[in-house]
Amino acid sequence: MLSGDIPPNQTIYIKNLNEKIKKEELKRSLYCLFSQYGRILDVVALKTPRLRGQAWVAFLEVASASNAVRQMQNFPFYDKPMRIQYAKTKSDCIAEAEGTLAPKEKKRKQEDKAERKRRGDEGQQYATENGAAAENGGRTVSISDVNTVMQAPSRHGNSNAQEAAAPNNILFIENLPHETTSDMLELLFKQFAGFREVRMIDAKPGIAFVEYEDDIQSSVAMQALQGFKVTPQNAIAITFAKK
DNA sequence: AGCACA
Repeated sequence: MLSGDIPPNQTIYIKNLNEKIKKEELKRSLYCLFSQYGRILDVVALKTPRLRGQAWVAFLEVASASNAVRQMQNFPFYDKPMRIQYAKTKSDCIAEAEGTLAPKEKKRKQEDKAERKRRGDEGQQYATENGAAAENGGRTVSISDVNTVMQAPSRHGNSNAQEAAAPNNILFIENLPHETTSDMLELLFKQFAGFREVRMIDAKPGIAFVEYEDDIQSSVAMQALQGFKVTPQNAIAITFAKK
């Protein structure tokens, strides 16, 4: 299979990421960009020598990951085409949710192994950690910082739907009250970086197009305003405009 | 190129 013979996984592994991007920004952008495919449980990115330029995005559902692998393959992200595969192993956040998270002893070994591979050898320096205090109870609840920093608004439904529009710098807005004006929408959407303009069509009330400078910025706005209630009965739905 | 959970 194209994904490199790795079986489907709720988590996708992304490489060839731009290493100049700061970790927090990277995670935030990945979250925004990928949340169109479904509920995201966690985004992991490390800047260690061995792991920079890579990230993991854990979805609630495998179907979301599958869509993401296909649709976002080679997507130019910070000027570099993303290379996406299924992750080789289950994310901790998922194992934990299933109640199957392995005790951490094993992980320490893996770390050691990686550590030794990187520089010559040794293994002594962990003596104290292995021995004592480090083993208490279990892991801390690992809802990562992305989830606390960014509250995903309740999704607009189709996490297991087949169709998922390709990213676009233009957003398609639906379910607007008919009396909405472009000035009103501008107020709402221009608070996000990269905003260019709102376009509405007289003959088609209830919808609008909002353009940003690039796909990433439009994704950020989409994520932030998804389901936003313009009125109590008008929660807007945002998708990428068709090309 | 590189598959972790700081």
